[in-house]
Amino acid sequence: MSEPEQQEQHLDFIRTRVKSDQASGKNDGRVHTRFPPEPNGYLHLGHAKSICLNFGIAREFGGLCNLRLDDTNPVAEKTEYAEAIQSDVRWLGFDWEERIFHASDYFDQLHAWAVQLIEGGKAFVCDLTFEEMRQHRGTLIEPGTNSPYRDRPIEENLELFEKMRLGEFSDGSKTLRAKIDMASPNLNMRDPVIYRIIHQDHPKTGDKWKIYPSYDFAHGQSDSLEGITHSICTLEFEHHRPLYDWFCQNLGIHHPQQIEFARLNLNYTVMSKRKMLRLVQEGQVKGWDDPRMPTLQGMRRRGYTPKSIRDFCEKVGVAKRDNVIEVELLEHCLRHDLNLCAPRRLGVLDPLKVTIINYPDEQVEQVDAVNNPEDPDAGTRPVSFSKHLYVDRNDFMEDPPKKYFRMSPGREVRLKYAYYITCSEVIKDAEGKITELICEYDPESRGGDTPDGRKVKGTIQWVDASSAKPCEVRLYDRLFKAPDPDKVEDGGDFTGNLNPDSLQTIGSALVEKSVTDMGTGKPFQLERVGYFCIDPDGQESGNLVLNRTVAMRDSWAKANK
RNA sequence: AGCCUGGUGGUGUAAUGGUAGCACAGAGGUUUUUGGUACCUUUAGUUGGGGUUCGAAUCCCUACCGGGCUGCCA
Repeated sequence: MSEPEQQEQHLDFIRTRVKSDQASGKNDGRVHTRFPPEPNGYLHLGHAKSICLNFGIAREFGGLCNLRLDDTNPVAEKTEYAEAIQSDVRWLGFDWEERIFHASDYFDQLHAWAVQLIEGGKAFVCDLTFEEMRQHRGTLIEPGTNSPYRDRPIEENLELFEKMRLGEFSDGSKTLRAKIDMASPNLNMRDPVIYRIIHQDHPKTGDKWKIYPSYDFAHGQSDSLEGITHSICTLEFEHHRPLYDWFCQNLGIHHPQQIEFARLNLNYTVMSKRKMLRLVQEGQVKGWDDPRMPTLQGMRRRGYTPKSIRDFCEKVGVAKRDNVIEVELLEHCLRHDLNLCAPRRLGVLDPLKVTIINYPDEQVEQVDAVNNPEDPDAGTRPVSFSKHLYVDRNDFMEDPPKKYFRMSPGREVRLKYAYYITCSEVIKDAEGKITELICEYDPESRGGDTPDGRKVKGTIQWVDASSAKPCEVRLYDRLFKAPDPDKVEDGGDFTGNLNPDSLQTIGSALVEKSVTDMGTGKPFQLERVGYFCIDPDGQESGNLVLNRTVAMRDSWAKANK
């Protein structure tokens, strides 16, 4: 009921168009989109925007969305990538049902259409080399010149194309070109290559083909065959639209509408496969799923939730102008979701020993800790408390500044869910480094309140020394130190802007015992510290390794900058 | 240089001839057993110049600025 109402406001330009097409009865009111990645790498946040757009539009308008692997070039494509793509789309929360297709499913039809074009005098086999073709193409301001092979008789074209198909020519020696207009201001229309010779096996079709269709000859026709109504792609394909239209028209087939939108950019990171590949190859990151990478696999390992990414994609909007989104928006979406769903636990990154002198030596008790204040149904859990504890080193200052609420000598603070304590003595080593805090507790304050209603300004987290689990914690910061990694001094490239401190490893953190029960990759909050999840890394060694997904917002730290 | 395309607060995105709105970020505050969350308040914008109109972010002209295009990649 309320759904159409919500859609009424703020439709982006693509949805506005889809809506009007549907209203006017175009395509019999059908809406059918597709997400068509090339299986030559891993999906990243930019793809997520496209996935959310295509699947989202289909859902909102009662239509369908296909998953299509655009596998027209066997040189770079691998089954490994195709599988990762499917896993990532599913993880993001979308379902293509039985509609997964491959451009290679259409190779026979595409070939037949190429023959049809030749027979109609609209395509020809060209013997120009790569270099010669470049020279004939002309420039941005000058028209090109016709290939000397352009007027080859139809019969000869048919014969040569057949020999190309049979593998009788070497790679690059011949191409099949559409016969359009060498003087067109749009370079894509200057007799584009539609089939090239590639003697390489294809992951799907094996050694059946020695010739493969180009993107331009495959994409629109694949859309057409699948009955796509709106073919949504990024801005760089704008100049290809006339070609897309030309093939549909000249082949006399169903003609989907191509619509272009601006791709997503995020500051402090890179969003191109090419650059990510370099980071992986040069060992700047540990792999495609490094938690610092903007790949879906990296974000997943880092602890991002699918919902937060979908929410982000919705919030960035869809338009045609170039954009750079601030990471703060992504982090906002992340924290917003995590705050609602992540269970709370206690942990200290930089442990400082605390001994409560007036607490019975051998006593151990269980205090109740709230699992999630945002979700009463999450209940509570028992956490053990005893004479020997650890707190975080940055929660104590011997000589605190004015608005510091945490521990300092003589100031009473609350150990969350446990007792009020007051530091009475600071113990240091020979170098003057604080090694231990001697404190006194108020037995009346169990649970965190006192009968006299006395208030404390500071509440800090802690762990019980005997039961806490040691773990390794990986803290991540932005991958690049510059908002725009591509903006470099002369002679450098984007790798010069890498942030040397993007990964900080803490070897000796302590977390409450129940953290061990969290499954790998499941987000939880270490109260006052941030959101974390268990990394697959410590699995085999039996060690506990945590990734910090994102820190808590910290207005105290910000105020002290 | 030619063609295509786009310019709305710091960032992103609405308003399609009729009150420039929303979100993030920033600032201030209230609540709080997370310096979290939630809530409240607040700063800040139509690239410049002409024109049409009672009225222009919106239509026209012009200047300026950004992006894209010379793969047998997608």
